[in-house]
Amino acid sequence: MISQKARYALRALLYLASRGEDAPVQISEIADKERIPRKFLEAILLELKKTGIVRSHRGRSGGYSLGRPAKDISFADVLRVTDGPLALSPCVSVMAYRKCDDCFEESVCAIRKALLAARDATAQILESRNLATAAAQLRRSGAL
Amino acid sequence: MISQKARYALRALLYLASRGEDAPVQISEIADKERIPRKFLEAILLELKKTGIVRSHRGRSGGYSLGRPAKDISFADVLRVTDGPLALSPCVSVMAYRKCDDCFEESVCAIRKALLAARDATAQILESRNLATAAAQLRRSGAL
DNA sequence: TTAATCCCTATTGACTAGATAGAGATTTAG
DNA sequence: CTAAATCTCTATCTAGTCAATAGGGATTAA
Repeated sequence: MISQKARYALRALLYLASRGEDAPVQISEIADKERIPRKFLEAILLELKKTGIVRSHRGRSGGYSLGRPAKDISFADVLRVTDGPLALSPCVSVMAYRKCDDCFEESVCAIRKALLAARDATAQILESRNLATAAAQLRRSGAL
Repeated sequence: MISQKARYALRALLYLASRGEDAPVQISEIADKERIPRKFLEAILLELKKTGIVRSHRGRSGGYSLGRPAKDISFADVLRVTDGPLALSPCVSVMAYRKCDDCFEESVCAIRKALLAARDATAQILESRNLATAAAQLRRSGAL
């Protein structure tokens, strides 16, 4: 299951993506419209900023905007920031590989083989879905 | 990431599957060979028993054996017991559907559409891998 | 220079993961 | 019959994480 943080992050980013390329948007506006606790959202956006997914503009009339084109921000990108690796086991993570603590012999592990296949399948999907495709779906559904 | 409990469960079940169909195996033997904390394993096997994945035999010379043929116990079956639904969101879980707490309108949710595709991909993999295929891999690798 | 914004650190409460302890119930070997 | 070996159950503990909140400090536009 993804965390609440991930949900909020995705909703906030979709809000930014749907609102077009104009001026930066304030935290409070996003929080209001998407019903996200303001202070929590602050922390989330800060993290997203560190990885370049959003950009911030400080001072009066500041706010947040996407750090790169919506089509270049995938669901996988976002989930990796909020929830860590997509993989079901450290030993099959591509972005954050680590040997399992109690692993006998990785090359022979039957559990690993299955989890590796699962990771590839999930990553394939989540890397192909991005903010642009998602925003387009919303527009098509008349949810905007 | 899967839990430690899931890891232990899979290892214990693979041990049972690899050991063939003979007499029940004692918790202590599994714990020793697989280096799993004995008491923890006890609790895990108890849960697996409630769902029919293993069967227990009480009393002296008792122990545990698989509850059905190894080929009918998938990785998905096991993970659902130890870690809950495979889905990344309750609203895309097939076995344990639940509306998201703060969902505006499910039919229009762009996040849901992506998570649904991810779930289907993961489930497809994890339901096709079972204890028999995994044990066969082990044998082939000479890990037995 | 003031007011609106983002930035940072700390803290809280609830919950869960992982592990352990100790006694109870059941069955079989002798 | 009885003793020993097993599974069964309930309770507990510690450390860590999740979600949220608080209260200022730094920055910049009007």
